[in-house]
Order: sequence, then C-alpha cells, then structure tokens
Amino acid sequence: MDHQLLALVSVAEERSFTRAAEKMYISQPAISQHIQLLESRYDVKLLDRTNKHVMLTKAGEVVYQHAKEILNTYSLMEQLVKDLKEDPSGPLYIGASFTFGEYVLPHLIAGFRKQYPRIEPHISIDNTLTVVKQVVQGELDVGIIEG
Amino acid sequence: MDHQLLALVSVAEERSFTRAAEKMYISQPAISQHIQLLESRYDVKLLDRTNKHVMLTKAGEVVYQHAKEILNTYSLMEQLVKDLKEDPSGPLYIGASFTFGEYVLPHLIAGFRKQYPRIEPHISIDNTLTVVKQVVQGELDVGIIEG
DNA sequence: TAAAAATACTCCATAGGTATTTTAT
DNA sequence: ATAAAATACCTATGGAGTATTTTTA
Repeated sequence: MDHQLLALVSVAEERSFTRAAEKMYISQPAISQHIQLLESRYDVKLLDRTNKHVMLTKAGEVVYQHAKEILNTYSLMEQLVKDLKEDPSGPLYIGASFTFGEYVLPHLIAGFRKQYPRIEPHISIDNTLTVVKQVVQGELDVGIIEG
Repeated sequence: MDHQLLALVSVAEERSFTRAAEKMYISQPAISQHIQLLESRYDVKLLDRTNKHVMLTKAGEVVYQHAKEILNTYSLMEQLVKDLKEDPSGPLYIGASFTFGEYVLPHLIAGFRKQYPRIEPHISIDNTLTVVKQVVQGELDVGIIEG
C-alpha cells in the first residue's frame, strides 16, 4: 500500500488528523508526518488546517480522488493474489456408495469442477463399509455414505 | 510511486533482472530485493527465474496487470498536481499600440482566456513609445509594439 | 565457464512510536 | 483554557549502494 496516501484519504474523510490516526490505529504525529512528506514531495499544500477545521485544497482534491483509485486497485490486486494463492489444486480422492455415486455425484462433480478447475477429482464407488474403511485409512480424502 | 511494483513491471517487460536494473538506473541487487520483498509480503512467488529466463507466474501476472494500472494512476495524479501548481493566475498587464491593440489583440485574448481562465488580462492601448516606457518601468507585464 | 541472480554487508530515508510544545477558538 | 496539530527525539525497516558468491544453460 502507500501509507501516505492512506493517511491523506483518512484525514480528508475524517476532517481531522486525530480521528484519522485513531481510525488507522497509528499515532497523530505519524499522520502529520505523512501529510508533510506528501506536501514536500509534490511541493504543494494539500490540506488547509486550523486546529478546528481541516479541508482539502484543490491539489488535495486531485490527490484524494486518485489516491482512492490507487488504493482500490491495490486492494483488488491483493484480494486476487490471495484468491489465487488459496485456489485449491491437486488430486482429491472421493469415495461414494453405489446409489449416491451413480446418480448424484456426477452432477455435483460437474459444478465443482467449474469452481475449482485445478482440482482433479478421483471417484471410486464401493459399499458403505469399504468407503468408511478407506477414509479411516487415509486412502480417500472424502467419503460419502448413506444412512 | 511504489518502487517494488516498478521493479516487478520492469523485470516482467525486460524479462531480466539485470536489464530492468539498467532501465531503472539502479543496481541489480536492488531489483532482487524489491522482488523478494514483494514475494514475501504476499507470500507467493511472482517470477520463475533461472539465470537465462525470467517469467511471470500466475500471481505475477495479476500483480503485473494491476501494478501497471496503479503506476499509471500515480503518473496521472502527479501530472495533474503539477499542472495545477503551475496553473498561472492573477493579473497580467498588457500594453499594445493602436492598430494591433484594436484589431488583433481582442482575438488573441479570447483564445488565451480559454487556456488560462485564472489569468485576468488588463489591456491598455497607447503609442509605441509610451508602451516601451511602461514596460521598462514595470507598469506593464507585456508590451506589444510594431516595427 | 560465463553470465545472471542471490547474498552479505553498509548507509540513509521513511514509517512508526512517546513526550512535549505551539496555536487558534 | 483546551483541544488539535506541530515539533523533537528515538527506533526499525525499506530502498539503495558495492563487493562477492552461487547457480545453471
């Protein structure tokens, strides 16, 4: 992320350095420093502040608008990377008893493969007792049995 | 900006840490560090690298695409702030001699005001010698005279 | 074996903290 | 007078460097 832009957005929305600090769980002087660094980098004032009111300048408005967009893109990117990382893949051994395995499982698997294309389901059909035994012995990841 | 994202984009486009470093005018180890920091922050590999080939992983592709967008938004923002800062404003005293001032200046001013709406032009029309004198004495910002 | 990336350090700037002072209502 | 921002100071991490080692096509 970009802590300076985060600080500017937070101050602009809270209209206060102190409240922005609380919202971000950092100290008030840290906020002051972020704003000062931004202002000195761009060599322009971003916020008109007295000790009662804080208001964006014109340049501040520009930075605020684009900061929102930048921070949104960061968030989206991070979410997508996380999803990708947690995207389950590899073999999944499924055992099911006859009736369920013959009639219901195929439809479940079809939908499942759309959501988790990197999972390779291996299905074996057996009687309930065998399925239970294989699950216990770790030969199956999932067993589906009927009461 | 975000040096880490810049480094990733540069490496992806150059397909080489060394060339990316040259393009960015920083050292090759600096590039390595940026990539490593990115990878450890997101806890995911972004680049498959041997010493001959460098290639984006799937997560790397996602970061690359969004990094481009983020960096573009930074550039746009910085350009807009710079334009705003350099946006000329205030009064501008213009003196011109009769013929030019009467017939040509009004059209010039009309176009000028569209481009610099915050400038307030003040026009005075006088003979060439008076215009020159006023420019020398600083009473006019600009004097337009004819040969 | 040679070119490319990784390591190992050193240095400075940024991000964070706490304690205190200045300022404006 | 008081609440809010600024200042002063300290510490840790990130961004950069140079010198060197490790790796693999």
